[in-house]
Amino acid sequence: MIKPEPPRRATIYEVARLAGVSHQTVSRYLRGERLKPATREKVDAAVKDLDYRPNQLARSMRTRRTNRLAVVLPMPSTFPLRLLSAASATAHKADYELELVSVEGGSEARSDRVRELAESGRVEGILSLASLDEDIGSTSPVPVLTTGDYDDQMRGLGLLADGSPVVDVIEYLVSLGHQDFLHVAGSQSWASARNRKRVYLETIERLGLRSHGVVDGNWSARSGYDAIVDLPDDTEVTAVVAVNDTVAMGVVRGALSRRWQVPRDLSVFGWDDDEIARFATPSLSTIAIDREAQGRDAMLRLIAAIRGEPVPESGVRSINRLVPRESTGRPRQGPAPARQG
Amino acid sequence: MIKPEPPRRATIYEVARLAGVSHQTVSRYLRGERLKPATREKVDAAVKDLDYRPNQLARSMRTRRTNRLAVVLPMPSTFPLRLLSAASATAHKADYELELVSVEGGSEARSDRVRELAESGRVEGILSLASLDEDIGSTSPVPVLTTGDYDDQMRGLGLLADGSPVVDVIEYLVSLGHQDFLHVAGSQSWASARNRKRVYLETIERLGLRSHGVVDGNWSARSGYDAIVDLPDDTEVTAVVAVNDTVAMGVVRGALSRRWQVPRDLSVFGWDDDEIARFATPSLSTIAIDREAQGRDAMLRLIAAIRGEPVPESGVRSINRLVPRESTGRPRQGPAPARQG
DNA sequence: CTGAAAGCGCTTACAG
DNA sequence: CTGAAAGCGCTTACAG
Repeated sequence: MIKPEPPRRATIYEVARLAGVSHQTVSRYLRGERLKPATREKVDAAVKDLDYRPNQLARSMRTRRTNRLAVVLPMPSTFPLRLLSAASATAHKADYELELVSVEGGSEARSDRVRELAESGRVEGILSLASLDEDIGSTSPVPVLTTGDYDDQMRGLGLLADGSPVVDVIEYLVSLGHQDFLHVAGSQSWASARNRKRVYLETIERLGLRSHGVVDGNWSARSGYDAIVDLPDDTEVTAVVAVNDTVAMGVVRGALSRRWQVPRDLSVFGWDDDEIARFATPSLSTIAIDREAQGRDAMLRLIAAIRGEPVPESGVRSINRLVPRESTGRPRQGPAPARQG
Repeated sequence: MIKPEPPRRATIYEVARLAGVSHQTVSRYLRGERLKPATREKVDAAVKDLDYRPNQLARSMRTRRTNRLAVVLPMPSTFPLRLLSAASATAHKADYELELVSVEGGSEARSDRVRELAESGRVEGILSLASLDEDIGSTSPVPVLTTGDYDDQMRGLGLLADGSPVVDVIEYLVSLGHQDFLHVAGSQSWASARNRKRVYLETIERLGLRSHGVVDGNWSARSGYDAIVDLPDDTEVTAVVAVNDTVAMGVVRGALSRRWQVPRDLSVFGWDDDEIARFATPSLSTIAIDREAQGRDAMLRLIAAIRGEPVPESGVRSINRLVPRESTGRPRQGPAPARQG
C-alpha cells in the first residue's frame, strides 16, 4: 500500500499571480461579482490553466457558513434508501453537502446526538429520520426537521409521518363489504405508527365500524404473525390493516398457519409497496409511497428554514397512493376455518 | 420562522485568557500533549467553564486533514441500510465524519463523481457502494474502496462482492438430489452479479451437473418471473439459483403462474435474507449476510489504507450463512405440470 | 472596478 | 514545559 502524495492544489494567490491581478479580484470572480470584461477573461484563463478550485474549508472558515447539512439515520431501521438518496441529491443541488450520522438507540440517544451536532457549528441544519425529544426544535441553534412528528413542535417543520391514507384503506375495505377490522400497529415510539393508529381508530368510529383490537407491534413480520395466531377461534375479524408490508406478510403467514386463505378468509392490507410484496403470494394490497418526493420535500423544507424563507407546505398528502392487489377481497360469510385438530 | 442567532462559541484565545496561559498551551492540551499538572488543571477548568469545543474547520485548515470520508451510494439501488449504518458508526468511532454522496446513473457517472471528490481535498478516503472504472484506484490521490470488484484493482482494497457462497448453495441443492439448474443472474454491470454467475458456472462444471441456462436479469422480481415463464414446457430444470431474494420471489410467482408448486415442482434459492422473505409463502431458502460486519469491515479497511497501515483481510467469507427454508426440497420426478389450456 | 490590510481559529515550527 | 511569531486560504471591510 503506497501512501499517496497529498494532492497539491493551486491557491487563490497563484491564480492571481498568473492572471496579473490581486487575489481579492480572484475572490470576486469566484463569487460571481462584476469585473471588467478584460479582467474577467484573464482570471478565467488562469483558473482554467491551473485547474483551480477554491478551498471550501478556508471559505467556510471565513464566512462561517459550512454549507453542510446532517441527516440522522436511526438504527436499526428499514428506512427507504430512496428517500435518503433523494434527500442527498436535493441537498447537493442546493450546494449543500450531507453528513450521514447513524445513531443506535431510542429518541433520547438521537436527541443527544442532534443537540451536540446542532451546537458544533459543523452543520447548518439537521434532518432526522426518526422522532426526537420535543424541546429540540425550540432550543437548537440551527433548524431541525424531523420525520417523527408533524404538529408545530420542531419549529413547525416535521412532516413525513402522515396517517391520512388509512382513511382510504378503510373506505376501500368497506367498499368490499368489510365491517370487522383488526389493526396491527407499528412501534408506538414512532409518530408514523401513532398517526396511523389514531387515524384507524377515528375512522372506525366515524364510519360506525367494528374494531376487534389494535395490536401494538414493532414493525416486524413476527408481530403480524403473532397478532393473527393470537386471534380467538370465533373471531369476527375479516380485514386486517397492517402498519406496513412486512407486518402484512407476517399476517398472511399467520393466517396460513391457521389454514385460512387470503383473501378468501381474511383480507390483508399493507403499506409501503415494497417491491418484494408485489411479487408475494398473494400479492399485497398496499399504500405506494413516492419516497423520492418525500426525501426531496423534506430537504427543500429544511433548506428553506435555513435560509429564513417561508417553509413550503409539505406535499406528503399527494405522495401516497392506494394500490389494491390480491390480498384483499370480499369478506367471508360465516366463521373462519377452525384450527387443526 | 425565526432565523436563529448563529451559535457563538468560545475560541481558544478566550480559554487561554481565562486559564491565564497562552493559546499554544491550550492547543497542546487539546492534542493531549504533556503539560505541567498545575497548567493542565487550569486549562481543564477553563475549557469546562466555557463549554469550549475546538473549531474543527480551523483545525482542518491548518493540519490539512479533514477527518472526513465519503460514501458513494448508487441510485437507484436496494443497498442494505444496515451496511451503511455500520459503515457510519465505524467511521465515527475512528473520528471520521461521513459524507453521503448519492449518484444516479452508471459506473461512468459514479467514477466522475469519485474523481472530483478525490481531488477536491474534502475527504481523505472514499467508499463506493458500487463498481467504478478500473483506473480510479491507481490515479486517485486518496484511497478508494469499492464494493464493485475484488481483485487487486482499486489498490487492492475492494471486496464486498463475493460469489463463493454459491458453491454452498449448489452443493446443498445437490444433496437434496438436484442435477438440473437454472441461474437468474443480476445486472452484469455489478461485480457481485458477475461473481455469482461465474461461480455458478464453475461449480456446475466442476460437479458435473447440468445448467439449463443463465438468465441475465436486472435484480428485479420481474426478471425472475419472466425467466420462469419463458422456460419451455418440457424443461428439465428442477432448481433455480436466484441472485437475490427479490428475484427469487419473482421466480416463485412465475412458477405459480404456470401452476407449478414450490418446492414440489421447483426448488428456489434466494440471497440476502430479507426479513420479508422469511415470511413469504413459501419462505425462501437464502444466504443470510451479516450486513453490519460487512459495513464495518469495509470501513476499517478504508481507514487502514488512509493511515498507511496494512489493509486487513476482508472477513467477507465468514459473514455469509446458508439458511434452508421451505422454498427448496427434493426434485420432482418426471416433467413439471403443463401450462393451462 | 481593483488593491492593500486584517482576520477567521487553529497548529507548527522556533525560542527560551 | 511554555510563549511569541507565522501562516493555512480564503473573505470582508476599507481605500482609492
